[in-house]
Amino acid sequence: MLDERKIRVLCAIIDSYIRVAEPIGSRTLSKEYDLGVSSATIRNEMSDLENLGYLNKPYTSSGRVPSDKAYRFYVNKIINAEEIRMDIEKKEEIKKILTRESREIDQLIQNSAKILSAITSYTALAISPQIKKIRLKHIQLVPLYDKEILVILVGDSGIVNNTMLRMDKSISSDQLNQISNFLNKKLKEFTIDGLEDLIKDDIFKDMYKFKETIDSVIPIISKLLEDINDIEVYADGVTKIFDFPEYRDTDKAKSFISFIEDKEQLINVLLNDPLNNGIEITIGDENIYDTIKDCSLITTTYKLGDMTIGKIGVIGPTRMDYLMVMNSLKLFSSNLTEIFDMLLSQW
Amino acid sequence: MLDERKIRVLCAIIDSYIRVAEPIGSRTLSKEYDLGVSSATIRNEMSDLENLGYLNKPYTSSGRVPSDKAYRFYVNKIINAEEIRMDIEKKEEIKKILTRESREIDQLIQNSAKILSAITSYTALAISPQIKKIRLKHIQLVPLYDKEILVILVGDSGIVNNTMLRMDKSISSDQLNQISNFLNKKLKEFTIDGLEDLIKDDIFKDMYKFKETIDSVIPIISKLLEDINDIEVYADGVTKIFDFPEYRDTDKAKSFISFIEDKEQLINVLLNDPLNNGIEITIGDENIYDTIKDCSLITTTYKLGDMTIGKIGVIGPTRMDYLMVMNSLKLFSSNLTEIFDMLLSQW
DNA sequence: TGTTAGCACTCTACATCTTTGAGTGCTAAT
DNA sequence: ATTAGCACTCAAAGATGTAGAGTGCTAACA
Repeated sequence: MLDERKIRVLCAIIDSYIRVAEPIGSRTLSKEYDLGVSSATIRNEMSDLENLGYLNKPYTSSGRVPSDKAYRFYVNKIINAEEIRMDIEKKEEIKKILTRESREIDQLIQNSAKILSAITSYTALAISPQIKKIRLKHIQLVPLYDKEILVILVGDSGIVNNTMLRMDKSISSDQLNQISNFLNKKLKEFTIDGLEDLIKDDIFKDMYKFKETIDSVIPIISKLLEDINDIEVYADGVTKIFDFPEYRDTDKAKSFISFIEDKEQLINVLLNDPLNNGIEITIGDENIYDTIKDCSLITTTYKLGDMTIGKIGVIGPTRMDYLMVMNSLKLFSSNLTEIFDMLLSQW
Repeated sequence: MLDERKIRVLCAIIDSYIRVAEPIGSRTLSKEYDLGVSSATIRNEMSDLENLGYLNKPYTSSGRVPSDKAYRFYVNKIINAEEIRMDIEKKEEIKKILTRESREIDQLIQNSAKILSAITSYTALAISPQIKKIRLKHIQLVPLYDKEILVILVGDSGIVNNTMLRMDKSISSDQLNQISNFLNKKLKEFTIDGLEDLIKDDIFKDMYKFKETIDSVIPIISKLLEDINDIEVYADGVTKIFDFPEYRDTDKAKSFISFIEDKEQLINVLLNDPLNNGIEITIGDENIYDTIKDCSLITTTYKLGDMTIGKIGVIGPTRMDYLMVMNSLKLFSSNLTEIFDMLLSQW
């Protein structure tokens, strides 16, 4: 489609525009990039590229600005040329910080977003791991006081959820253990997703002597399972958006920040496409929400074992340093996956 | 100090400025408020008020703007005149929403901030209850698998913290119970604060037969206690700040939002003065951080039993509708305290 | 035939100037 | 003590001018 020279011109424009955020003219371009042709020739090429939809003019006689189509072309080129590199040294450095400063999983994700935002200078987003996909290891009913029991769900990565429950009559520690054991025998090694269905199937009918207790416990477990579904989203470096000239406009900044504040929307954006593998890039108009149609979103996934359980990414103006961000994300994807693997092997 | 008429003029200016956010001139004032004197007289009074430090002029021949001193005067007047009212109907309405939509304590606080921001149109802040001050009710060691035990701390309001622990050798359920019972007998009914000291005192020396186990468990409990110290801060309606003309300036908006993003600072601001009772107002220059020296902060406390455990409040431009905010805060203080009392009585 | 120099034209950004209107402060009259 | 009147001030908004970067076209050139 595009000949060699057009590609070089286009990439030069994108490269330049990403840095200066101002329409690029043919003369500046010929001065700053060694394209081997005069500004007049570049002018002609630019005119062609505009007709092909890769460039836009803000007004009649201004320089050109890359279109979403141009960024898409540029990004695909980077990916196909396998230009993404992983800086092992940097990776280990980040991993050290992450493991040192994160006691809990949620904190790990939160810290990841923080560091990611710091090194990319864009707003970072992350969702907490969807532990529904983690296997449930254990259900434990613990007697607390007379008539009060504690229901605990334990997954691969530790306690998954718990609650207290008051019963109508007291139950002995023995009885509770029997029930716990029964539940464990039946439910162990199902994913939490699967467990919900099992409960609905009323597999407990042969435990008739504890019917009353089980009838009380099951809705509680169901509720706990529901709670697990709560996804946490973290955003860090939201105010970084103010550093970009295209967001000097208060209204634009407001709508961006409002967008980030709305956790619901963030979740939708992050989970838009299913958790398939690798780096994913949504450019400008490709976004589902109008508010961020002048933003690009770059995300990657992290895994537990062989299951993708979460996402982390960066959002910023379409004029984004795609290569740098992709390189950075690679570090995090790899680090998080390794850390989760480590956690998994601990239990 | 100020005679009757000066007070009326001052309050009229503040009232007007809170609404329009623009310097108030003598003529406008005489037209919109029935002060019974001409604009020339008001002009003289304004001149006096300026000399007394209650008014400022942005430039030589502009209208007047209230100073921090003026707001302080105005707020004290409101408080002394006991103008703060509680709308019982509204209170119940909010209470209903809060109890319906909040399953957990943190969620309760988060929802409170959300609603508070919605009804006041300012940014709302809240800190999670400092449950260190809640009495610890129970410590439970639960056998999970061979050599793995679960350590659970239970407070008035439910599970306070927990973790899993791997031991070198297996311990029977019985032994664990013995240890649990012992710990409970000794530790029950101390606040978590106090408990930390008890542990340091090594009160366990007479449990020599479980020495090894206890030696493993105690640092874990200590760590759990430390974790509890984590204070969560919630901010809601951050972007409301964009609605105020004084924050149309991108840099001001950025520094405000950056401030809100920094949880550390928020905690300092909210816990600046100890958790004494009632509504507290910090106006402009009275703030400890420079970034918000043109903001006012209005907070109130909520209690559990007779102990103050948290704070909720509102931050916005010094030109703030103080009375409305105080009225709203009163609803929340009262509601949250009632809800916590209810939770307390449940256990 | 593709490339380039040259030139007329366009449009923004910026600076400067002017006008308008709300406001003050002073003075003299009530 | 209060008020009307007037001169003066200043920001905000509009008008005007200029500089600079850019485009598109044409004619010359290799």
